[in-house]
Amino acid sequence: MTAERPFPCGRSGRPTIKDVAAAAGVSRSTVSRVLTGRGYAAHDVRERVLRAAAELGYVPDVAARLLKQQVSRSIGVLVSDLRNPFYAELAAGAGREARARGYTMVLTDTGLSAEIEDEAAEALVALRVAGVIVTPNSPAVSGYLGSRGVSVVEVDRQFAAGTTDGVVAGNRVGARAATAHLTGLGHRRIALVIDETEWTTGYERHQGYLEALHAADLKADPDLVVTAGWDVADARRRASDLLRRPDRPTAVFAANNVLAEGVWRAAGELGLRVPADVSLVAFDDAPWMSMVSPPVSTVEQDAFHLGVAAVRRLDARIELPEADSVTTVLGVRLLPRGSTAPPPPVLPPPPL
Amino acid sequence: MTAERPFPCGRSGRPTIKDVAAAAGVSRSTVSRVLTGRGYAAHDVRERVLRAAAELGYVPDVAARLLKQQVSRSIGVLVSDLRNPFYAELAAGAGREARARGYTMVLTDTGLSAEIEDEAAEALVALRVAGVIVTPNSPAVSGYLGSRGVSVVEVDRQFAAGTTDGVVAGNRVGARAATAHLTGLGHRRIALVIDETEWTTGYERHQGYLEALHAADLKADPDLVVTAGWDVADARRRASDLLRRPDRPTAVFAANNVLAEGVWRAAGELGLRVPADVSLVAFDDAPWMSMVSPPVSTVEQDAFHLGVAAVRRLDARIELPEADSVTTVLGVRLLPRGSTAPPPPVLPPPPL
DNA sequence: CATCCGTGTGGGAACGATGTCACATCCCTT
DNA sequence: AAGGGATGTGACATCGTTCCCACACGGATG
Repeated sequence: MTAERPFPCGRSGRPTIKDVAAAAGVSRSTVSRVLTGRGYAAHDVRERVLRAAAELGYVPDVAARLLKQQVSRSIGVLVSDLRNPFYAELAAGAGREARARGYTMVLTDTGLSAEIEDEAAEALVALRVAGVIVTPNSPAVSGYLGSRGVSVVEVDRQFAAGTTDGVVAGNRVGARAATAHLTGLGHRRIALVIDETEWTTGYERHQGYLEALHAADLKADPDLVVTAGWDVADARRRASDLLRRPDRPTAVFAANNVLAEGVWRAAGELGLRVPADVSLVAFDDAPWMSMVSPPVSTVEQDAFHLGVAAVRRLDARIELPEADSVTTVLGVRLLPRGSTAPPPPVLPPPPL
Repeated sequence: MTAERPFPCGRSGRPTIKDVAAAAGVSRSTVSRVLTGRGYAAHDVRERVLRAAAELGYVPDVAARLLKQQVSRSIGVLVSDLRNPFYAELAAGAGREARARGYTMVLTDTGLSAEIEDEAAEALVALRVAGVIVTPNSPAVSGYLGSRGVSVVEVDRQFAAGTTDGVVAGNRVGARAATAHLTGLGHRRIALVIDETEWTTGYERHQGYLEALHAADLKADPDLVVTAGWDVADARRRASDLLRRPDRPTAVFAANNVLAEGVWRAAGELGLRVPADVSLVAFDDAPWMSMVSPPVSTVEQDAFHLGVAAVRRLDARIELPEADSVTTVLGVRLLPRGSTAPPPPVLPPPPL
């Protein structure tokens, strides 16, 4: 970003390498050699070329360069929902690290839809991106990209472990810690509110929950595992149903920030006091969790760093496309705050 | 996304139009005509070509197409801070509308830095994007992009009104409504916590604040206008200083969601009750504002729709590059909630 | 004096897709 | 029977960049 004035050259108004060559009185080859730094160029010629380029505000066309070199410096990032602070953080981390490594980031919000994800993946293939980072909505996307020769890193969720690199948080460990925190406080009826229990993330968190119950010699009650959709409204409805049951749980583990928001809102609407009536522990540390009172105990995972680590992995994969696939597991941390306390000394009052 | 198997063709392993032509037994031109839908093609030839393309999983190279056609279907989006839910919403809205209009979105988080913004702008020029949407960090970026023949829409902030299209919220109206809400409740010492008052957004919000004070026959006290930086930590420090003054204001208008978070946290730390000790009204409706108790009164602006409207404007601008510039002002809405109440009946207790 | 190297430069062929243009059919009209 | 439209196809130039190659110097070596 050096020159200010518009400088009409060629038909599109943007100066090409040919214009720079003409202005400097040399050939295109020489300009290319100077600008890319590959090959000889006499000192004064170099000076002339650089000055001409700066004066014209010349910016090389990446499309033409890509076409010739067949190697792209941009990566695609596919996230499920930018409005969810978790994915926004992840995207921000990926963007920062991508920039630091000289990549341009093409970001698409797949809106939790496998169809949009497929289309976006095809668009990225068309762009000939060097690689893709994806929080997959379906198992298909990684396979498709892989078959088209695009390096892929699955992040947060992992459908293709063993075939594809992955960067995930310690979901099982975190869920176990959260649940153990509740059992340690004396809770025996602990509900799990979760979006799904079959894919990796949900599966792992469910397993962690079960493991902690088992470790505390508690029997897992399937009725206490509530599956909610992906938005706050649905989570709130499900949580509301759960908390209105006569045999209400004394504690709830909400498996992500959206679900936690639903549970929190539901508890508030029902007039339940946290943690006096019901304890709440969440997964993901969203900003609101430390602003409400009491603040919400949660398992913190560093979404920003998840994005950073994914770009690092992708960069390594691009360098060595044939290396064995690697799954990186990032640490998580239980942050006990005010929303968890021992259960009420007596059983909750019986329904009318 | 139709085929599954890898199909090595050419040196990069990705099938080109030439491979499709060979497979279908026709020339490249014919394949192009079939695939683009422009020009003649006999029925059976068309069938053969389409089948071959599908079997090979052929995806046209956008770089080559762009190079030939000189017209791009991607737009750049430059936002200040993806971790701020306001910008994340905005980006999500832009992404959705871009997709709906057949654009690929290249998104960069400029991290509130003019330097990163400049670099990102240059990268977008190199990509030959059709247009750029930017929440500008400096006045330079729009001029630079404009001079390079790239259509620009400034969103949220507007440095180049008159030269460049803009999409902004009704900042002045909103700020006036927020402040008038406080004067209407009887407040006479109303502080404004704001990031800056010189650029359009900050300037307008400051003006709206002043107008409302004037309309209520209150004198504006410059000591009550506190300038804070762009992060929560700084806002919290400044707010803390403000709220510890002996002549503490009875109400605070925080000019955006980050500042409001800082004020909220500061008030909590100082043990001030909201709204009994101090009323708070914010700008931007972040999720936490309706989760804390009391919920925070705020001026709601629809960030998602701001992004949508910006893409619409940009699309129109790309169609008609020479048309007069347009600034779209989106409506805002005051949401009175629990954080605002009449001031304490007596003056706040004097300091020790 | 011929050869050879090091240094510096320009010509021209790619890269993949598009689209113009010319050509080659076939059938129908005059 | 000759002309001419309609229909269908392929050759080729083009977009902006890179980079391999050829070449042109000057000076040093054999």
